Amino acid sequence: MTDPLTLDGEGPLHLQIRRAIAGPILSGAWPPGRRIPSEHELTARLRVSRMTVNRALAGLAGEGLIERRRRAGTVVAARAAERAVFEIWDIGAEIARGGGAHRAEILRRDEGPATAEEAARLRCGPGLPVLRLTLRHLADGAPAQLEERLVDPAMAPDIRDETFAGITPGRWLLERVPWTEAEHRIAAAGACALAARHLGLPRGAPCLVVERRTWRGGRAITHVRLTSPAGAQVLVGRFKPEG
Amino acid sequence: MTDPLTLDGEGPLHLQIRRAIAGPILSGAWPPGRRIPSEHELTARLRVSRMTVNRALAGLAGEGLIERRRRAGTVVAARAAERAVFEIWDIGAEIARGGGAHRAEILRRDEGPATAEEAARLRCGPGLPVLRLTLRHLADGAPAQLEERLVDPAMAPDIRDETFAGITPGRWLLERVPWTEAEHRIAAAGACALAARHLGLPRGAPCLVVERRTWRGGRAITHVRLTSPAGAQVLVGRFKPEG
DNA sequence: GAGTGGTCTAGACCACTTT
DNA sequence: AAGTGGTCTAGACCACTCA
Repeated sequence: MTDPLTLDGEGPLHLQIRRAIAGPILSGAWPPGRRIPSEHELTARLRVSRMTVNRALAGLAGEGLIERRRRAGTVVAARAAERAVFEIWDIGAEIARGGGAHRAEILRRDEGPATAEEAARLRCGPGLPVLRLTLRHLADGAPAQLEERLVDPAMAPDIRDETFAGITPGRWLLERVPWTEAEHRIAAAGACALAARHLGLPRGAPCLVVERRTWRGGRAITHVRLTSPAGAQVLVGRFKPEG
Repeated sequence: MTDPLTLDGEGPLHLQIRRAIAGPILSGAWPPGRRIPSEHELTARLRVSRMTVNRALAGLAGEGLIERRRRAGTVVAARAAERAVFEIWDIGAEIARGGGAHRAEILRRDEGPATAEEAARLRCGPGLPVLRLTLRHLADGAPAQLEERLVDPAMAPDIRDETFAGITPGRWLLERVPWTEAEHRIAAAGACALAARHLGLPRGAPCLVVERRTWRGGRAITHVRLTSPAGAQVLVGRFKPEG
């Protein structure tokens, strides 16, 4: 069980270690339950002090990516990828967790210069090429969510070759395009014409609308608007102040 | 500028220090901008090593409660109380931030044994005495939110003497009753009869519904359901993965 | 008993920012 | 120049839990 585990040399050591371990977890390369080298071993392999290793691992544990137990060691947490990204609402995983069957249909897919409205949504300059994706997600055959997404193809070049047959665009981006910042807006709204048509609702029917933008280094990656019928989706969070 | 700053002796030192500083910030005793003693001074006053102080302060900074700058020192963050409790949605502060005038009317206030439905909402045993509070919040005179709250009066004894004239029940509880755990549910829903009547909406009009439960040491403190017309309230969050 | 994480210390050097 | 936080080290002791 020899892992590469190389540091990238950028920034403080404890953050380098953190990234080196968070990367394989978030990409799914290290599945839940997988054992992570002990602090002692990391200390030896990375040639750093144990305090520095501990700081990195304690941070990851605080984020919920890993679970630590004395003597038993440190393992990748169950549902680590989802937990780390409470915000990265993956409709497919959400439906699967509830025991349902998820299916998605691509309603629209094209590319072209951003209109003024699209530029505002993506927080980029107008005229920049953008990829437009509209999908309908179904849970057990019933419409569960409308996804309207814009992607800057320069930030995700391989996306042109992807058919999204077995993976949602959200998860695809999450796994392949590292992000440094994310913003969310959660609101209720009446169903717009598009949502009403594709979700089989009357216009103005209550819907939950989640918008998310992600950036890497100040440049926008994607903007998505997720519209779900009232009751179909609930966001739940549990918090403890410290620990 | 002599602060008491006493440790409670419970648990790890760095968490004791964290609590000792988070307390006055969350309660509002230390306003935004207020200077926090330097690491060097805390080291001397609390008789602990600088690493331990640093760990406590770094944690608070990560939570957004304080802001740290070299040479300039550490100060209470702007909107620290709100930021620490993204989840603690204070409608009064929210409206004030948007420049509006907030007013609240108490529609109902009584006390009695919990019905089965109320016991389920509060996650307590039926028959336990509960305080019921229903309020209507107005922004610039227009109905902005309906608040339906249950409180276990045993967890907040002084609440019987409070008129909530200049303070919302949410903020009152936040400032006086320490909590250890919170849960949130965010969903869209059509306006129920009560919400429709008090918010001036047609029944079934799209609304954002936030439910929150808080506990201290496994015992429920309060459950609240906040209903706002679509568009009146938006939850926004910004995230950075680390640091 | 041994391996693991949890915590704490004392000291060091550096980077940054204000004076 | 001086004060502040940011980081890192080397070592120590303890608590827990598995074998």
